[in-house]
Amino acid sequence: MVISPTEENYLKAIYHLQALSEVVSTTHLAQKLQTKPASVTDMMKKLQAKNLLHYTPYHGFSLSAEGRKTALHIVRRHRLWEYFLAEKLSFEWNEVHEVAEELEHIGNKKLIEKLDAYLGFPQFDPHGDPIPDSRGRMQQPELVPLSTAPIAFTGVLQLVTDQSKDLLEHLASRKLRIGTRLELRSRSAFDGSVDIKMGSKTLTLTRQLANHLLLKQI
Amino acid sequence: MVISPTEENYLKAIYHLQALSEVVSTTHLAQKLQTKPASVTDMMKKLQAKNLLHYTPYHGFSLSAEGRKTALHIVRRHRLWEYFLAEKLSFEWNEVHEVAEELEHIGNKKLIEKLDAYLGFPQFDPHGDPIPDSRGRMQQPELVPLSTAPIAFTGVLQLVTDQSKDLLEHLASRKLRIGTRLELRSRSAFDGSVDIKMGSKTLTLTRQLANHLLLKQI
DNA sequence: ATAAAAATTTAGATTAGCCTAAAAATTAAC
DNA sequence: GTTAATTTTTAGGCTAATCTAAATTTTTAT
Repeated sequence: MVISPTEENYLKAIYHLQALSEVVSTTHLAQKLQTKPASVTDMMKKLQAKNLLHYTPYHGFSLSAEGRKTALHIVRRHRLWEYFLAEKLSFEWNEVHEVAEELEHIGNKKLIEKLDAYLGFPQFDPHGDPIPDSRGRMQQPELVPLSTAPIAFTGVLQLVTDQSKDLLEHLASRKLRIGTRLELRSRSAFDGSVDIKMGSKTLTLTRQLANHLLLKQI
Repeated sequence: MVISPTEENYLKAIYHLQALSEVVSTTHLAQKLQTKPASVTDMMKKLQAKNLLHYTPYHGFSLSAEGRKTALHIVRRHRLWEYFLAEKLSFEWNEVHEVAEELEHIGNKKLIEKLDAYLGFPQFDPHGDPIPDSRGRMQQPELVPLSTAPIAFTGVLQLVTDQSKDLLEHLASRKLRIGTRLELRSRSAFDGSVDIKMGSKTLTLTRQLANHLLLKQI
């Protein structure tokens, strides 16, 4: 079956949104793809006709088994290229995504298998996200609480185990978000508070807070 | 200026056809691009409007300075990827073209400059064709007559210095064409005739013929 | 130099992906 | 449980790139 780059982008976006909620809405997808809801509806009809998703008008959509398989192939290509760009071409980790967005649409099977082998079958991309293997399987990255991570640990904030308003505000005011990359610089022997480096700036978090921040290693 | 992948394909095709004759015709280009003359005419108007080529209706077209510069960037990207595929991913030399056709349309400047550096600024691609540098300059490959090439020399037939019907028929019957890759296996001390390997088969050419076949090294 | 052949352009459709505006369905609010 | 607000879909258009068929121009052959 032929799947256009545009269709691929839709499938990938739905795949990612489904991590948040099993069924995806028209507006949510439109916003993710920087397009209009009407365009999404058009495309949903096309993808349903191709059996790539389940779609009930007015009630959202979700990937079919076939659609999910396709999305995983796209994610695989994207993350392999990200790994290549960072590891071989020495791009910075935050520059790789944009370029990989273009490279991911080249579907040639042999290319991807050879690239994978050349890179040494990496399990995680430069953002710490798992790279699906050729059959779509992937490792879940190990999550480490910032409070117990070793000094010099570098990771990405992946999960916050306390969703209280106060904690979230505390994080927001410090621009700490899911996906933020940080490095553990030191841990106080006195109170267990940690100093972390986030981009160019450094900040201190209490042990209590650090305990709720789960990182994936990168 | 924004140039679509389709427009890029047109520019590249014109660039290559111009090596044969300075001005390119509608049918010739249509045939090269596996499309119809009417489609070519449409595109020529568009590319002329973008100042990428000179176009006189009914009298063919040629690249403008700007168009030639753009075409050279595309050729550069194509050949760098070919080199990457053969050298790093161990594709066979005859498999690289197809994949590079897709990769070449990713225009990200930083990507190409970093790829070039990673590959060690190669001068020639796996077919022996010169790779333009970032300013569009390239080395002309050295041409060696098959009659004087060293044993084990591998190259691609690039130029035939005698266009007589008899010679051309002789080549045709042996499927020896411009672009054919061959390897010199041995040279007779008796009469200077050479044994060459072409793909899986071997054949013998007289010294007289070998003298008219110019190869570029690969 | 003219008629026939070949090449090229124009005219008018088609398809994919997108848009705006209007209509319809769902959800939320009282 | 109606009404209002929100979400989603439909209807109708737009653009890029393509096509076929018809018209036009150029080239070739006498």
